[in-house]
Amino acid sequence: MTPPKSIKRSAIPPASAAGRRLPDRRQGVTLADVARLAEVSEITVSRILRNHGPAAPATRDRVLAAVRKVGYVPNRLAGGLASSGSKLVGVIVPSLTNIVFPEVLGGIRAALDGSGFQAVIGVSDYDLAVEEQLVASLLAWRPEAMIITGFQHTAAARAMLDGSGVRIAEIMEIDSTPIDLAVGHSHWQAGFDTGQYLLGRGYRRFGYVGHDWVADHRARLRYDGLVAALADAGLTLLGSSRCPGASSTAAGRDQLANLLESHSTLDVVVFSNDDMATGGVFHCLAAGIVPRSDLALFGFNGLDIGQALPTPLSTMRSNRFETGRTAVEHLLRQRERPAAPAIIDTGYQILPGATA
Amino acid sequence: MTPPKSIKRSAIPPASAAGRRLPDRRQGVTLADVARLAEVSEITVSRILRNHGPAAPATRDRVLAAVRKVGYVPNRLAGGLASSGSKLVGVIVPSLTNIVFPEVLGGIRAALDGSGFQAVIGVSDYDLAVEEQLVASLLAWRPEAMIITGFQHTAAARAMLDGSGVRIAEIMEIDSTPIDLAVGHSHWQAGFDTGQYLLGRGYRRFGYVGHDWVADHRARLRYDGLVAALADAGLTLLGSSRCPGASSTAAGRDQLANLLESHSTLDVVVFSNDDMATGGVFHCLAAGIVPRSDLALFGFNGLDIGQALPTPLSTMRSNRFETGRTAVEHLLRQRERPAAPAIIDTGYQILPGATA
DNA sequence: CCCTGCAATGACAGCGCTAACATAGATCTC
DNA sequence: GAGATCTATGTTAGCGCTGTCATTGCAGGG
Repeated sequence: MTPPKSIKRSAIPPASAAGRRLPDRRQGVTLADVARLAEVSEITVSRILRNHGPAAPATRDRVLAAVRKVGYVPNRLAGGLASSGSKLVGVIVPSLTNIVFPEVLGGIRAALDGSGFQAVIGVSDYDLAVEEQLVASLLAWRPEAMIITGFQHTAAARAMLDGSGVRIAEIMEIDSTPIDLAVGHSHWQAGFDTGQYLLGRGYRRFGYVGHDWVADHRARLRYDGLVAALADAGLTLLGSSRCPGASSTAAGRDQLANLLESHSTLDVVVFSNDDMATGGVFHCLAAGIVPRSDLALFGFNGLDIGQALPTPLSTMRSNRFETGRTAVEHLLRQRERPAAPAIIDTGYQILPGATA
Repeated sequence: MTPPKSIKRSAIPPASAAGRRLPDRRQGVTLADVARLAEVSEITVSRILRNHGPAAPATRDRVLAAVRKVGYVPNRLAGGLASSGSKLVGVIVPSLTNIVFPEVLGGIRAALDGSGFQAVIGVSDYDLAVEEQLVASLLAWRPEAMIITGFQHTAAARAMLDGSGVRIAEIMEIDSTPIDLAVGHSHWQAGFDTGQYLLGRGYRRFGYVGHDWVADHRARLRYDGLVAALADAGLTLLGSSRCPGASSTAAGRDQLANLLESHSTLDVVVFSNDDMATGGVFHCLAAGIVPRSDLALFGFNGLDIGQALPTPLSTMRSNRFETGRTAVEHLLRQRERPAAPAIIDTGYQILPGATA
């Protein structure tokens, strides 16, 4: 041990723009400090900071100056508790690495912007048990609304959501009955329409390349729709290849290679989404297969990357940003749960591209 | 208006696992309700739910049963206020659509897992004014640590961070002095090493394709390092093309086309990152340019997609996941700010690939 | 002038929880 | 078998704010 020669502390710089002589008791400039400095009561400071109730301009200036001087940051835990209103919206998505969900969050943030509300994000990793924990954990912050992906929840999660009394939006799909509000599009129908579109373009020998259905239930719905469309035309899938785990470009590339090994006569392959389809295009490029003329490829989502490919991907655009934005708009417009659940369809559009 | 024939309510199913007869006063089952039902004091319930302090098995069971029966969800606003400890870590990233940041968040979540802490995410859109607001807004929730991207902050933001007294990690770069802790790697050095590597492989006629430097200051640092390496070898960049706005595959494709129009004799092009470089590869594929033999391409980040390309991208892998994980580990390990700021280098590795 | 009406401010009582300090019994120690 | 030591529980007093209900001036109306 060195002799006790005045340890050089982190040297909280007395300047740091906020001003000198912060109240000694680290960990807490409170409303009371500001009120004392401005020589008004706490409630007056509170009202001025929230623009709530009248205030004389002189008082306002004095208070704001004091706030700046001591570097006051309101304590939302206290504020939320006192007013029983957190100004929070809980959001649960299954993933952030699938670019679709950051895009949904973009829409959510856009709609929240200026409303005074803030999103708290949870990521479930496509795991319903994790999702259940997240529901409890987010609800514990007393959000004023919740946005959650899909309809698949544990019974406990559903009970908590329902029992919370706050508005709930279930987004990204509309193929079931929501607790309160659903915003998204029909994945079954999208799959069906994909099938009809490709049949209309003359394809008859269909293959499918996909990823894990247990986690990504919506990919399964699209598959079912596709198969139904083929059945209507008296056809079936001639071959399919699915990988365990999440979708990715690498997986799409590998799975297509795998599928073609045993099914060389396909004339079109439908992928579970654009990530997989992009990988499929990569395989074609590497193997000297010319997209469309040798083999047609079709994706889902309409991601930017697919459209930047040497041959733009033929796919279906889902409106992710819109979905997030619309959900928030509806949730904030009416703060009480409506009498009956509502469903909003944000639709999808075929992007013709050049691979099918 | 239809006659008032008993409106069909959303029919909160009396079952929904949580059980019948929720306390009428919607909006609030409290500890007191649970305590009353279990015939113990509130503090006992509190202790049992937090696994804090002793409890008789019988009491525990009675309490947990009561919790389940009334569907109690703790109020963290109240809990945090009472204990002055929110168990929150604030995180500010510039974007979620750039896949690098979700990967950092993955590392953060992995490290937080099991610690009882929860991340609250803010997205600044590469805008320092937005970032400043986010700092204030996240600090208002009294997080026990903050993680923020980069060193560029407004004076006010820096003052708030500094004054908050909580631990602060500035991540993704280490080329400046942090407030408290920096975790990442040197972007200048990465650029420099890129230059040296490519020089070592015999390239001499360098071009550069990039995106907005004002927003993405780290891309600029890499560029500066690259130019310095070239200067050491008595060379300069022969041409460069930058687009305004964020990096994207489409932008990379367009900018490379643009650059090659006026500089057809380049033998290597360095891109600001893998997204841009992937777009460059797409341009080559579309224009019949063979990567490496006709023109070498080099990226930055080592994204999965670059490695799934028909010709895997030559690039530098940054360790994003590690960065997030390491930041959290250090922040949680020591909860007081250290005497002097620390810097942790998570490094990078060259991925040889097949395009350079 | 007294009264109404409004602007500006304050006093007070919690919001729902948890530290910190009791308080009883039960168990142990020599 | 008196004290020491646990274990299991309770009592009290806030955490830092905001809703609600005063209170004080002062302009205007009759």
